[in-house]
Amino acid sequence: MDTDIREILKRSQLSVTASREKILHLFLEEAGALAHGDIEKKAGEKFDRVTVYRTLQTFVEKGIIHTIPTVDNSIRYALCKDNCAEGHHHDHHIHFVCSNCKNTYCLDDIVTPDIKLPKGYSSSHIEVVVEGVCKSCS
Amino acid sequence: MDTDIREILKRSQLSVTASREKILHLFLEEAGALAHGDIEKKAGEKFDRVTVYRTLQTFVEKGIIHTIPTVDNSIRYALCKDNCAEGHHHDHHIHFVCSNCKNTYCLDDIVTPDIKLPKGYSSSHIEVVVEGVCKSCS
DNA sequence: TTAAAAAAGCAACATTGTTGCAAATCTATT
DNA sequence: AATAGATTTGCAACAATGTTGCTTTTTTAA
Repeated sequence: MDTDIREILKRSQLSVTASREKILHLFLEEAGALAHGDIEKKAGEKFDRVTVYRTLQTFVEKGIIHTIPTVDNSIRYALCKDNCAEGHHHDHHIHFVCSNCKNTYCLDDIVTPDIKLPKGYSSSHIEVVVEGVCKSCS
Repeated sequence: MDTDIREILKRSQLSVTASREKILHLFLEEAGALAHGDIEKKAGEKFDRVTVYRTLQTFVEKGIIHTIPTVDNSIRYALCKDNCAEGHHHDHHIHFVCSNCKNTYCLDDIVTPDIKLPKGYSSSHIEVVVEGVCKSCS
């Protein structure tokens, strides 16, 4: 696992540092998505808030994680499974928010549907967030 | 228009106050969605920040407006067109974010598609946000 | 018009996110 | 393995955003 983490970082041309290893580790062992706050809590008192912000930003830029839209005011992040290129996230899967356990999951096998837009509109990206009860809670 | 506004408020069992009239007016004359910040700016210096927060919260509870999921960290609100009951938003339309003008629109005529979920998952609500170029910008 | 209820405004605070800069760490090279 | 240069971290200070309790003002219903 530690080797994996270093591999991922190096592949993204990032230097291997304690905070990056720790945060990436959190994503790898976590099934669902993580918000900034979750990461601060799970990482303990080890890292500065600023470092967490900057690390997440870097990971998004490098295509290691992607953001998930939410209705509340919290950006959530999850691992990119299908090799997103630097700056070009092309995740076409949908996201699932469990109304019971409040976790957010990437349903990697479910592809976003095509949407017919009115005349004059063109689409470059589609986000689908489904709310309901997840596998573990049902 | 002013009569409309009072009507909407009364129908929702809300007392008619200056701030509620003003904020509702902003939504009625605005084609797209509004974030909290937009409302503060458009309302001028007239109202306290706290009043704006509380008014938006009340409007959501009463089904006058609904929230729109975003990838950045800003809750956006738009008018509910189809009579949402108190506490029960049943808007099934999709949302469109223009990558050029940055406006968010409700595409009221486009219904959210059905999504086939994996075994064990059940869905209660689906949110679709399409990013692209809007009518006015294309 | 007036009494009761509701909302607004104020102040103080909590949380979240940002920026500049010095100290520490990492990488590549010798 | 040691070192120089580049990168990252942590700190401090700040800015923006959101929340709560309480008093004053406004609204509603009688």
